[in-house]
Amino acid sequence: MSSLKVYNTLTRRKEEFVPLIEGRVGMYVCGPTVSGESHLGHARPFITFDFIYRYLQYLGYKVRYVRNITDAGHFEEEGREAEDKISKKAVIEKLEPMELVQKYTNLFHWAMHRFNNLEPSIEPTATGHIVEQVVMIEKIIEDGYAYVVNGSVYFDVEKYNTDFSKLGLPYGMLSGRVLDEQEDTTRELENQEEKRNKADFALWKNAPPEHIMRWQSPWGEGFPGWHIECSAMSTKYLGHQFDIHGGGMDLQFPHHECEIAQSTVCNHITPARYWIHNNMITINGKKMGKSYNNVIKISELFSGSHPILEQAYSPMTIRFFILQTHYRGTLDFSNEALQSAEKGLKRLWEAHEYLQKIKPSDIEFEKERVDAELDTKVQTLLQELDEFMNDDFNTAKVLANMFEIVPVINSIKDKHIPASALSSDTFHQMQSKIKTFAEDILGLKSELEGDYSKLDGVLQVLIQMRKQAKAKKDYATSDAIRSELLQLGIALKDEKDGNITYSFV
RNA sequence: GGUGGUAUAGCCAAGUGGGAAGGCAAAGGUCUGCAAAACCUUGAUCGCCGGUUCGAAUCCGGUUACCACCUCCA
Repeated sequence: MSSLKVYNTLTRRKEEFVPLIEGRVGMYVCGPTVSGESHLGHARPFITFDFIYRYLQYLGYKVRYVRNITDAGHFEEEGREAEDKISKKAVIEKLEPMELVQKYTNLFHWAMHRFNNLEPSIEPTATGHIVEQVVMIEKIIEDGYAYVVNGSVYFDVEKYNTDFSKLGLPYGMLSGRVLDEQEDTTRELENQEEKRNKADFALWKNAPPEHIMRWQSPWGEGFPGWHIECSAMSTKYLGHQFDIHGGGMDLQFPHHECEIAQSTVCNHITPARYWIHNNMITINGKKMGKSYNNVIKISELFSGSHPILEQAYSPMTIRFFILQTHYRGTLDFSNEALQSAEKGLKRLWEAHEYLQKIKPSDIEFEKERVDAELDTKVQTLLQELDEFMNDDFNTAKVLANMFEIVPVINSIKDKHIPASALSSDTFHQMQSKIKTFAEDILGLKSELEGDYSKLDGVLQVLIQMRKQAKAKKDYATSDAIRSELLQLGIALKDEKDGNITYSFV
């Protein structure tokens, strides 16, 4: 079998994945900022790193997956001066900062659960690691790469770049930027004059009196800077160097660049070996963002309550939509694209559910009855699933192959071909591989939740009535049963074998 | 201005040297009391120009358009 290759932003190449410790993987992914509700764009990295996490486990790795919750810090909104979004909103909504953070953390977890994302191994919060961050900042100051001004601490990017360029680790190595070529921005930011250079970034900020979130530190009361939490928490839970660091492409600069600088100063080694970045979701070609006025919150997607949305889209539809594109490509949102994803998923899922219901013991496998060409084709399609995932997690190709198998399953269902056209071995593999890839690796699941056994019983009664009416050619009755159920959102389907199945629409 | 990325059928989207995947939509057919579904069949001179090569969507140069980052926005 081929080995796993991942695209490393650091080297801009696909590289064979070799973990630091055999059989184990340490992975850090930048988590949500819980100052507001997550939107569609946020769904992508968490679904992307979920299938990466799932696939690494499938390969047999014991993975420690750390994803932080940013519940403290400094935020900025379009058209406003820099301010702490959490404390600002807290005043407006008359909530305690931690109450607000708790609310959005809960909402985030709810969304992750609906998407069927596995929980990370550790989900550390920034506010829970103030001490670690302070210790790290002290270390950076001791080493001479940070300076204190008016109770704030700034990282000296210029000095770092000069010294570490000699070691082949210039500032900007991840994003391909050269420090000296950076254009001076004209933007006015608060306390810019405190910095020695424009590229310097805050490790600790002095808190103005009205600031609600504040902690004691050697430099006075304040709050941690913009990037230090990830360095502190990844070091604490994954060590000085770990295997994978992930996040959205927009975090490449400056966030991840700053993380590399901080961690390298403290730990004398670059933090992560493989940097994986997912691309953005766009709407009509534009990134989702407040300034474009095109932000769709996850709860709005599920309910359909947003002017852009023509209908509600289920969590699995969105997951499938994201899986259909390779994670490094941009993904353009449109109602048409989501609706086609919804239909495609339904088709795939119904074939999958039927396949899993077949008992191989009911099939009379005989060598003479095997269609060699078909058997080989299915075998190949199944083998390729592993190769595609190994090739930088190509979920789009995995799904394409599954869709090539769907007509085979449906043809067996409709008795166009006998199940024994496949060899026993191929049939067993088809059942187990499709299940493993669809459910365990891609993380798809049935949308139905809860206990439907009573409803199922009722529906079976109605189905029997329709069958009897049909047998008597009493189509008025049989059609009435079907159309009235459809109005309730239950679609009846006459199958080839005379059975009637139902699905919720 | 700098950096990174994208341009493939009506829409979405795979594909880095040798037959242009897949989904949705559309058309025809089979099946069917009807419906739905399913099954079969049908679609691309791969933004433009030039080069390398026996051979290029794929490599190189140029060009156009769009996007992202350089403003803690995933």
